Amino acid sequence: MTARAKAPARPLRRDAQANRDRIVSATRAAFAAEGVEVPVEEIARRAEVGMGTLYRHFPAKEDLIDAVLEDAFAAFIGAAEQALAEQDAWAGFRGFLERVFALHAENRGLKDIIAMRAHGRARAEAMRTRMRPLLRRLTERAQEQGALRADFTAEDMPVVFWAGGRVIEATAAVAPEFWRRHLGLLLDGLRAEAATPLPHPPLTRAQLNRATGRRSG
Amino acid sequence: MTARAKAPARPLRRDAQANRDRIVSATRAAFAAEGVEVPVEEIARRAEVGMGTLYRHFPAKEDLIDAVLEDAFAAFIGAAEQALAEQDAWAGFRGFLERVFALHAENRGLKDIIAMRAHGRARAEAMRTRMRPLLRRLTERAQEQGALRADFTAEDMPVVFWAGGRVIEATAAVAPEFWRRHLGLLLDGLRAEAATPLPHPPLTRAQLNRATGRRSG
DNA sequence: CAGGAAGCGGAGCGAGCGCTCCGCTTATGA
DNA sequence: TCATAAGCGGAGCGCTCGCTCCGCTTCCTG
Repeated sequence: MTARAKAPARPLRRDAQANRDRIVSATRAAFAAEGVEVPVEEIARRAEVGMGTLYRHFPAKEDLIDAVLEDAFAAFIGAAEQALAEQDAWAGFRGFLERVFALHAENRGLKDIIAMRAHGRARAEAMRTRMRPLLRRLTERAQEQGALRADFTAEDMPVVFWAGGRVIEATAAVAPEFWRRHLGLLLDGLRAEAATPLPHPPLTRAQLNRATGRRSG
Repeated sequence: MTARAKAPARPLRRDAQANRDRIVSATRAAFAAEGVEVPVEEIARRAEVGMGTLYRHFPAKEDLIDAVLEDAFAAFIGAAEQALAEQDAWAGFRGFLERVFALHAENRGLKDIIAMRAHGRARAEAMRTRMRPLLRRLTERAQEQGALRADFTAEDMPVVFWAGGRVIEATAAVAPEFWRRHLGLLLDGLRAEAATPLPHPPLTRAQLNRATGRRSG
């Protein structure tokens, strides 16, 4: 609700608006470079702004995440739409995963922003809602064309992101494209021809929500 | 060097030895239940021992990890040896991964202890050295029998652990056996019949060491 | 059965983090 | 131009966590 000036009851003072913009891009840069774990102070430093200013605009770190979420999600959704536009459903499916992993690899904050975190925040939930049908169409289309194994479900997609994200995290500094190897192995297991009965059902939406909802202890 | 009384220049006083034992088992329990992130204070509380006592025996948290490492690794190595004893190499390979993941699922500290962390510690390195040939034999044997794809290498095993560990982390609280589904997908991609050329070479030992070595920034 | 080394406990330090408070500065508009 | 509301900065709070310090207690030894 805070991020875009929607109904400017009174527009921000010019310097304030400039500062806000600086904070948002500093946040974007900092998250990409170091992940959402970066101290808020580091963001303030990058934005050349005091802590007070930062917190005036974004009263909690979560609000910074929200402010950056939209763009990150746009890239994510763009990848899905691009994939759906492709004729060959399997190529689309595979290309989608490749693009998403590439995004993760070059933006350390993305996975926290998308896959986990900020679960309660309304905006994050809205975006997940927007993404869901795209993932479903992506998988179902690839299944209809006989390429993707039939027992894979849209609810398995986050699992793929979790696993891939971990591999990216571990290897980004050492072999930035290594995730492609892991994805290759996984994709070979997702082809319909390779399918062997799976020993466990997919997560339900409810389980997925709880798994995403953090609070690990 | 501290964990087992090897050359008792002077044996510990009886109460001291008892405390030490209590600390070690409290550590084991705490790591299993909450992962290595558990505060040292919590371990002291479980052991019913003061902070001073704990730090007298184990001057750094890393030393606690070392003290517990051995048992955790024993289970790990036991799984590998059991797998190598099996006739069917693929069944052994698969069974090994299943056992390791099961261990991870019921012991939240295991993955930190084995796969990452404490990279420099001599004992951890010694154990990795002991594990390495087992992993290699496990993969090569399965390849010789034509079950495991030929382009998989022993250096890919940690990658499998990373990915699986992440899935376990995310789902343990919600569907404790869900990791079996992820492993099923992955295994289908590891079968020789499913193999498609991989887009990236495996990690070298050196890269693996650096990836394991932490220091993410 | 003492004298003294070995061991114990827990208050507290310092560092890192998210976040707040409030005296000072600056853009705005009458 | 200048009064005033809006905005700014950064010291500092409160919390967690790894770790230290040191006065007191307990066990071993002669």
